[in-house]
Amino acid sequence: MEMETAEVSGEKKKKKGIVVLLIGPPGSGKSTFCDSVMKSPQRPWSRICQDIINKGKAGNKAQCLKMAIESLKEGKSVFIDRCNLDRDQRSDFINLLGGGPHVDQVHAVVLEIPAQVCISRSVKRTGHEGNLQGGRAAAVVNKMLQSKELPTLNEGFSRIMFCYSDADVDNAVKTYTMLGPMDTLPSGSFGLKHSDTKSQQPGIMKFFKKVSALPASSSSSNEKAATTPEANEKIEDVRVSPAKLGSVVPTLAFPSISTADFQFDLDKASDIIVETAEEFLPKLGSARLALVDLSHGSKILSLVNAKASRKNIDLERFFTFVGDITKLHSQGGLHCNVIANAANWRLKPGGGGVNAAIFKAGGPDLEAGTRARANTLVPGKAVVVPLPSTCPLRNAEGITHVIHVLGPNMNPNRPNCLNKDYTKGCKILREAYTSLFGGFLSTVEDQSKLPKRNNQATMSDSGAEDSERNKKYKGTQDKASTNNMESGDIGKKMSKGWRSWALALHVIAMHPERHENIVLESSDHIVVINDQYPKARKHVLVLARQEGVDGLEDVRREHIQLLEEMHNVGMKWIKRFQEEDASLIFRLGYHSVPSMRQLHLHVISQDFESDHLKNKKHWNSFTTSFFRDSVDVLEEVKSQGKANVESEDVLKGELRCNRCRSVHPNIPKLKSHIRTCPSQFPDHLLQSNRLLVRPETSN
DNA sequence: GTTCTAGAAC
DNA sequence: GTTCTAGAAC
Repeated sequence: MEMETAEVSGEKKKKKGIVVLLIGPPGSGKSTFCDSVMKSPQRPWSRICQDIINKGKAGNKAQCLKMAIESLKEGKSVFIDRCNLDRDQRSDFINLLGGGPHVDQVHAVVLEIPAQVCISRSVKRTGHEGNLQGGRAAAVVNKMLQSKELPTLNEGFSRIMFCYSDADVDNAVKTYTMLGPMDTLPSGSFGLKHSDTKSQQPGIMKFFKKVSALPASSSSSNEKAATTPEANEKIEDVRVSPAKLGSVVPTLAFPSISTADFQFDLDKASDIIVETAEEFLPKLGSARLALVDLSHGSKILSLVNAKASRKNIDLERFFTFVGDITKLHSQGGLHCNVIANAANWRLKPGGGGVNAAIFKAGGPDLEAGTRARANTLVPGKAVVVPLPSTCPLRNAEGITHVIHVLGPNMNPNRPNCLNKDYTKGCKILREAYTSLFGGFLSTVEDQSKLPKRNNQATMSDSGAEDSERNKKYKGTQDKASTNNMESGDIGKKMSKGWRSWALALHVIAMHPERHENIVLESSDHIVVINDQYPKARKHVLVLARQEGVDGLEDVRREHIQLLEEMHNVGMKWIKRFQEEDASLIFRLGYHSVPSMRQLHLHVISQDFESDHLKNKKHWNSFTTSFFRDSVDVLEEVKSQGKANVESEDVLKGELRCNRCRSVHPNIPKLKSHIRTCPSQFPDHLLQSNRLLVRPETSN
């Protein structure tokens, strides 16, 4: 296509216009830039804004071109105020206008403003001409940035100015404001930030780089150098393909938990996301958190962006991203090594949404890996699943771990609905993010990018920093959030808010290698330790290692094998103890409601000779129906799918001798009685091997 | 879970 | 006055 072909050579230095393409996503400040220049310009300017070109409404590229030509004919210079992010978008303006008779030079002004800033500006402005506001903003900005290509001189620009900071923008505004009718500007590219990374990053990542890294003056200080060939090369350097991305920075990509199918209030959820992220960022070193949503109308992303931008959060390390969480690297150019899954409680594929997508992308490896770690998940908890090298998610996307996390449900059509109880709901959601970020933190630590934290770091504890041993750990959650009234499959104790001191066993079960000094025995499924406060001459615990089985109430048919292994290991220890002392008599069982997290089997001799047995609760927890014999638990789980549990009320009952059942007024008197009680044990204990007496001896 | 301690029980 | 428990604090 050609413009007019007159006056080719004649009066070159006559009044010719300059075409300036603004380049930047919505919210980067293109319109503001034009307005600033046009306040008191030294030459006439026309702003060609695609957002309003069509009688105040958005128009198209052709309309922009047409209007630009008209303005140029009138002797004006023009600002092309549209995003112009990729090369294709720019080429017509460069070729058609730049080659025309009224144009002297074509420039680019690149507004390299952090994506977060652009998004939050876009969200805030309600009267923006492009009608880009509210929830769509984040989505649109992210989408656009994915196709972004930085301009190069060989596209046909005679001059490019890169602006990374307000100071850069001011400087550029000044440059164009001062430009007289007959002036031209030096050719070349100016202010391009050093591509400082060895592993080059795609355009989108550039937007997350620290703005302050660029000295404000650099955009104008080295104009001479910028016209050299090296300057052009520099620009080319920045245009990289996402495939070249290295996995330098540990990054967790996570979907918004509970806000889709579980219908959790978006405003409350966004507060929790931002607050929990804020809490975790300092612990994460250089690692990053990215909230991801597939939807281009994501309200949650814009809420989170808006809230994050109001806080003092490092927006390079906490940001939002629009894309398919299973294809962030291949399609979005965002490299994450860990992704979170908004799982269902069964930890099974299906159900649509993120869960279905992630299980599909992870294939059998993910399912097997998940099953090896846990069978179910309760709301508020997370489980980290490492991916083997055969897993497609790992190969194609560089994902090394998937963290399943289950949030609270507010949808009456789903199990365990909280019926709009947001006191409970918020608590569980906060716990869910804490578990998730804690899980991510553990993967970061495991790659020894960070010094290890103290060993009680667990996924449900919000990172207690206590170090003094004997003080135990500060409580970080109160225990009030126990039973919701639903009778769903998960059980009554939907989300037990474990006090930090109650996590010790869980930590040991998850990381026996960190507790070699106290671990007596361990396998893939169990760990054996001495009870720290033995209530009898012999008292050991067999801990289940499987995540998500906190106590007897969580036990289901799928745990039968685990229960059998625990039982057998317990029996082995009894045998060992009885070989040392044949008079020892044992019981093997579980507390109905454990005080400490992680299913643990008590192996305890029936003498109860211990200074640590001090109160009624201690005694009754081992000698009433609160103590569930392992044989009975196994039988019940096999026959009815779960074990019966006794109420904690029985712990307050009277103090009865475990042999003769006589009642005693207090613990000292009881203890003195049991030292010499001559009676046989009650019948029910003598049956079914509940009481484990050494075969050779009697009673 | 334990520790600490006020005050009940004796 | 001493022992012991129960509840709060951790």
